[in-house]
Amino acid sequence: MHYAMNQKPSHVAGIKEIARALDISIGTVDRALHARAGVSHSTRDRVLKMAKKLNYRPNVAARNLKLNHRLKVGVFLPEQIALFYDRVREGIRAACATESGIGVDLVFHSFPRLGEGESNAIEKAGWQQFDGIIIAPGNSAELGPIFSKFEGQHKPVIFVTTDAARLPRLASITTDETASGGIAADLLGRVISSPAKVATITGDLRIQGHAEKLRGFAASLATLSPHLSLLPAIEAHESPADAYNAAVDLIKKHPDLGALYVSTANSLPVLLALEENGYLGKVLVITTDLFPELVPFIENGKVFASLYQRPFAQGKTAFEMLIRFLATRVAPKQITRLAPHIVLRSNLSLFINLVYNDDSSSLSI
Amino acid sequence: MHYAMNQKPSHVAGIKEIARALDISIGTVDRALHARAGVSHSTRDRVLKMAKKLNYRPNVAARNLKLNHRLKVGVFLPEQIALFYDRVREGIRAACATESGIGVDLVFHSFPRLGEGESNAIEKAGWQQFDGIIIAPGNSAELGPIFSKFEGQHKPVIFVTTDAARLPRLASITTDETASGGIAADLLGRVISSPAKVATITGDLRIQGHAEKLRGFAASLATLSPHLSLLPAIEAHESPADAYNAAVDLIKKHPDLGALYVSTANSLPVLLALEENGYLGKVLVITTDLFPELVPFIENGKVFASLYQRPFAQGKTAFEMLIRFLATRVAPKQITRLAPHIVLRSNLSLFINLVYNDDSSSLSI
DNA sequence: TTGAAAGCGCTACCAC
DNA sequence: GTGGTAGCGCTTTCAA
Repeated sequence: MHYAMNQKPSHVAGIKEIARALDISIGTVDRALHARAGVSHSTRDRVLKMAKKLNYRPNVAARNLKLNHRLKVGVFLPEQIALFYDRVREGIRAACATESGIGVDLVFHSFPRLGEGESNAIEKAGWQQFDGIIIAPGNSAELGPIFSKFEGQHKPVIFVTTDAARLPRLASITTDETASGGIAADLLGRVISSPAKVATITGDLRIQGHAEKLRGFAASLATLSPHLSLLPAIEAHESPADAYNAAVDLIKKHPDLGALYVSTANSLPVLLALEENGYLGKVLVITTDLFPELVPFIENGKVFASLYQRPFAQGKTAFEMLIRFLATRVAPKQITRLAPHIVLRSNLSLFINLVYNDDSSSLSI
Repeated sequence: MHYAMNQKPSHVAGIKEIARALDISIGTVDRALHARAGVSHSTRDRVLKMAKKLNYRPNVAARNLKLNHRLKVGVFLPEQIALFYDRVREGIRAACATESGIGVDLVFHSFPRLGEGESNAIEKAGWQQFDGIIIAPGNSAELGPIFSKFEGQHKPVIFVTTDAARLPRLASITTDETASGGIAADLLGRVISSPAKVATITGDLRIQGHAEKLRGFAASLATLSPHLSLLPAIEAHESPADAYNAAVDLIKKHPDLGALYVSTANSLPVLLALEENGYLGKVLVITTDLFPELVPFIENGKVFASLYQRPFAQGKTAFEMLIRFLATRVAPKQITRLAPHIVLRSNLSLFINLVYNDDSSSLSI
């Protein structure tokens, strides 16, 4: 028994065959197909109809050869946290390497940290030169005018790793932050069955993603794990010292703390504080992202889970979208939210190798 | 403060410039670069050296235009389970659509179910015609000779969704089955803190993936969750009736059953059996994959988690690898194991929309 | 062993 | 408004 589903049996035609069929020149056919000036309405209609009839497919290779335009893509990402953003860069590079059609020039620019010096970097880089831009936008409103102008020129901007809904952009790729928070609350509620106090340590609630995670966490906790009571959120502003002190404070104030959700990558000082005070292993901890220092904590079960934001996949997706738009001018879905990966000690090895050893081919994370 | 990391400042040369630099014809340069017959050793060396010096990059568009060879890719997947394999097909189609360089003809063929009628389908489809093949290989040894011959012609075969290490193949893409099993055991052990009995229902232990999941489950249970005792594995052979009966049997024999891991997509009859006997909600259940009927069980928490095998990502990856190989003849990593997604009620929505509503652009699952 | 040249399908320019 | 044609970078054939 076998079933065939051949679906491209039909001959695909080129510009020449349309011309021959209509007994006109290929120049005219080209003008008609591309809605260029200098074609009568009637011939244009005839051409378009014939194109459909003969199943016209433009030959991308020929077009690229003729136009021979290399695309210039500017990538603007923070230096910190390097392990995270380097992985985004790797995803972009990997996607670029697979690109067989158009030639793409990648230009990487960095700025110190998220929301710090980005517009400066863009200005200095001469953003006018780029056909498209990939960027992690901070909350700085300075970016608005630049991107508005960029859009005015029909040049695409794609946001990665963090979104800024108020800024004009072609598309944004992030993990689903609301879901991240929700997963954390869901898991904690499953593992802890009796009433307990839960704390959260975040970065800065003015950053869209950080706020979303917390909203997701609170909402999920209320509906799925109502036996857990949420303490007020603590903002550590990505500062290790602040995080450490906040954690020490926390366990002093709430010695009966049951669980803790650290919603940014700034979890190491928190774990240290717990360890030094004998709370590591007693408090159920869920962290965010993955880096070498976190690995042993997951391995020995002191950190129950970490929510991995898939930097490689984000970079790869962003680049693919950008190129696709540049090639076809068809707008992609504006908002893409990747599912974060839940890293446990049982699947840790799947993610950890990739942090060091990049095979560049896969979207496995 | 801004940091620039321009990395492609160097001019890339074409065949012409090499010819001009060496004062020879472009024909000779081409022959030398491609190690074709009819070039003296000395000139070949000179050409290769100059190519490196001038940073030669072949123009893919021009090459494709000239050669104008459309690639023909054969895809052989089971009909059952349609929701799963259709999603693999979508991933393949999506990747094909992004392919801007070479023209690719996709030809889809189906056979009733995994391991049933595949070699027949391949024979009937005239496998000789394909430049490459993507297939879900059953355990039938009949495939061996075909693929050996295929390899002999330097034609690539890529396995998706299930591997068969004994068969010759260019690459295989599956989820990490060992990790899947491990995750299930890990999660169950975290949620159930006191000693309990755990059962597993699988398909057929002769299928590599099914056995691997079980091995992973057992290993993880022993090391991470030693308070859980594993009952002998039950094989349901993907038959709904068998699965139903086995589940009824199971709860009769072990009324104190604590947890259950269904390691194939055949979970519905099991859930039915549990429900009818008042065990749903009492036994902690982890299932595999995702389909509409399973959704309400996850939503209301009766199924704790389901391990999603990312069919879309598998299809997309397989196609990308195949094309990359066909274009460059560089062998990809032979074994790729994607991280399965852990689907909970808190992140269910991220996966569920994609089951029905395909945006074809993303590797979000 | 090498050179010369045709031509892949398309775009863009010039002539009518 | 339309036709004709050069040429993008490469492969390949034919001639030398």
